[in-house]
Amino acid sequence: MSWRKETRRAERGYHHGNLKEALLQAALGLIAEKGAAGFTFADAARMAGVSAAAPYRHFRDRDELLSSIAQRGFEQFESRLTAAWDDGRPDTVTAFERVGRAYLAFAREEPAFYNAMFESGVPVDVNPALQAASERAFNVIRAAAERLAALAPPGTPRPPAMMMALHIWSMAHGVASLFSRGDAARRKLPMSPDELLEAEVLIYLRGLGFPTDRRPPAKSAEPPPVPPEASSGSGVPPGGPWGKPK
Amino acid sequence: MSWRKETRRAERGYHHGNLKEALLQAALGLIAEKGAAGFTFADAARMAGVSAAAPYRHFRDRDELLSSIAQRGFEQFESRLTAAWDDGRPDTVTAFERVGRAYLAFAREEPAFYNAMFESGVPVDVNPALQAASERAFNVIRAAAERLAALAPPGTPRPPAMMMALHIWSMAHGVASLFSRGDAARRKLPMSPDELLEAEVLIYLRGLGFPTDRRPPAKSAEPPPVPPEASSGSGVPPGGPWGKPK
DNA sequence: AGCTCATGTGAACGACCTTTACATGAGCTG
DNA sequence: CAGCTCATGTAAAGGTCGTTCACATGAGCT
Repeated sequence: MSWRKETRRAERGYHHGNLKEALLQAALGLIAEKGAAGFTFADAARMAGVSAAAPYRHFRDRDELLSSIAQRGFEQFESRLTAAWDDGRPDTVTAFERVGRAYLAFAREEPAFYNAMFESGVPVDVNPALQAASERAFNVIRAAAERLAALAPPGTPRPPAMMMALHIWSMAHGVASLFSRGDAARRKLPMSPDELLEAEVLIYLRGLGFPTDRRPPAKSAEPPPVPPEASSGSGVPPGGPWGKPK
Repeated sequence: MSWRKETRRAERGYHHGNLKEALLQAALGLIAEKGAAGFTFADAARMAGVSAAAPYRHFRDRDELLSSIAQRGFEQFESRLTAAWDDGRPDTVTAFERVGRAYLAFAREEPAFYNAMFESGVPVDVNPALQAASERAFNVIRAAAERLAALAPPGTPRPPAMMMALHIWSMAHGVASLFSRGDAARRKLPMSPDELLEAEVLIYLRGLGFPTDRRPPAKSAEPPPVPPEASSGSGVPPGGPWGKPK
């Protein structure tokens, strides 16, 4: 039966070859299925075809694996938010809303990452690399808020960009975790999570005095400076940000 | 020390006397300490001074205990939100913001309940009693939003109350879970979670056209159904909801 | 006093996390 | 190519948990 050994060897010998990566992938799948709480180290090992002790050669413990996944998640998150922001094209408000949708899309499409990042109880501030990745992701929102704040309509006080970024983040996270994932998604809602968040952000921006009527595609480089009376409601699409005709 | 034994016996003999309640209290403490994920059934039993099998006389399994705690949490939550709302006194906007603060206060002061309710992975829709309790709590926010929507300034479209309620909920939950609890609270912020949420809600309400500061109230032919408070620009310091002078 | 049933106990099972001692073999060195 | 070394795997074992089951206890009723 030595051929058998040879064959197995070709597939995966005594040494796995890429166990670390295999474990991360397995864990990702398991978390997506059963949540970070339900995921077990032993299952990941089984899925990778190794003994239960093998993972300890690559991760100090179960938490470190989770932490690695969270970090990877923040990196992908940053990348997607950056792409959505697209440096503020075609105009700042449009791009800003696209970032919001990208946030929700990530939460929906990458439940395992999102779970590990925000719902697994992994302490972000304990691992410097993780914390840095988390901050880089947040900085995308922050930078976008910065650009938006700079466009504050004349006559109104300029809102602190950091505050705006935190507000947007909390809205997106709130909608994502309450309505857009897992069991929470089963709640009966009058509108989709995307629409809900979009309306929320638009109303918020209007509250800051930004023009939120984007119906005519902007021809100039930036949305036209706010008309003097902008805050009197001239920028409101008919019916408001909600009640969009399907 | 035999009196001690006698006393203990009087307190708890072979039969505990009030094990169910003792387990709930023990679990509450453990969850506050280590989170719902870290809480163990065995620990709760130990803390109540009974064997590991005893809890099964009162709860089908660990999840049912968690679920019970979540339900109790929603009941207390509802009660606190109701008290904060105080039927909209002294005016709708003020009361509405008080509800927001009560939300955060609950998340901060009752981390165990909040954890069980929103972060433990307990499926709300599986248990009818739990779902009902959850809905009653949400209905407080919803009712408040209803009243607020009725005050929509004349001339602007009236926002759907349900949507407003969902928006407010998502803001409160987002701020609470990102900045106000556990490790998340360690993030460095330019302002406290309470201030952050208050500003967020105020900006949002302004986006809906509610008078939250210096903006002159638009007069119209149709007087609001609910008396004078609509046009009283109370609550917000000049310069916007942020930039509060300490 | 005796019965009954809710409530608690102890033992046992399987799953998991983690550590420890040992096995294997990939890659370097001579 | 032989031999060494060390990263990477395994098996076994200890501890904790969740859960079940047969059995013990005693509170309350008749």
